[in-house]
Amino acid sequence: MPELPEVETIRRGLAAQIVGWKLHDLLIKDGRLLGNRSEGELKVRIIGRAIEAINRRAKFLILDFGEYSVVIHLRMTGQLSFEKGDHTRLILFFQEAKRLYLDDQRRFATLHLAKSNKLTELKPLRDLGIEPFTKSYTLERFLKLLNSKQEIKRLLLDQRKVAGLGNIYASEVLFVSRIHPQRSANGLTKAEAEELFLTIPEVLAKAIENQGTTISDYRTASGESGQFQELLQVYGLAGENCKVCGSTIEKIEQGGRSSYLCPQCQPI
DNA sequence: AGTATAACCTGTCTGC
DNA sequence: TGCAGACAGGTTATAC
Repeated sequence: MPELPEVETIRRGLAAQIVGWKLHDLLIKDGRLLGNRSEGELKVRIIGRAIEAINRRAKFLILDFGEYSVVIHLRMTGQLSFEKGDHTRLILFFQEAKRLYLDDQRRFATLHLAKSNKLTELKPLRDLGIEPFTKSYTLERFLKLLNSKQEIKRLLLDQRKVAGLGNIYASEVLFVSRIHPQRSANGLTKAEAEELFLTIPEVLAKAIENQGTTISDYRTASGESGQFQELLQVYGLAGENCKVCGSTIEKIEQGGRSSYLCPQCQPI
């Protein structure tokens, strides 16, 4: 479900309230959530500690409890919210009866525990690629990542290259950059590659401004829908007219996943 | 090493 | 109404 803009929106919504809250207890309702440590160790490490910060790396949320941090990936249908949902997998009980719920219909979400000063060694985080909006995101590094004959859309979904894009924003970014999703990454011109480099953070920033894209499940920490779905230009719009040129938007399949494009604006 | 497929789950929607 | 099949915002183990 959530891509970088949705996770960032959830992060901001949580951080505005939860920093400083002391954890009194936690309840794991679905053990499959735990990726690397037992419920017992998790409790020992974070109960009694206060949240010092909420951070994000790619699509991962990082709850900083001081010496230890909890790293959560919401995958397709995970929700982290002050409102209880219908598929609760974890409840964090804070001071003054405050609660944070992790709900996840499809049960793909994961939770890892790591020492805060060794987060970059944690397996899910170790191999992530460059992070948009940080100083690691440079044109020089981006151009190196494109040195592959792989289709550009599939490359953009590879979290080891650029971290944070998912199926919605990969299609949107390629539309804005006027690049066909089936083009080879190493076949892009220098100008196209630079355009793509600039467009990625532009589209993501605009989505964050609009609190992300709600297709069905995604909600902010306070339970609200995003608004960027109203600004999508191609994703989910097969058969509709391109807002730029009027051509009919197409849906194709790449690696078992849907891609959307305007054949006129994004010639092969 | 890069790349394709299956797998992990549950729910919703579509067409017969 | 019922039911089979397709599809869904993500990643990863496994097989080439």
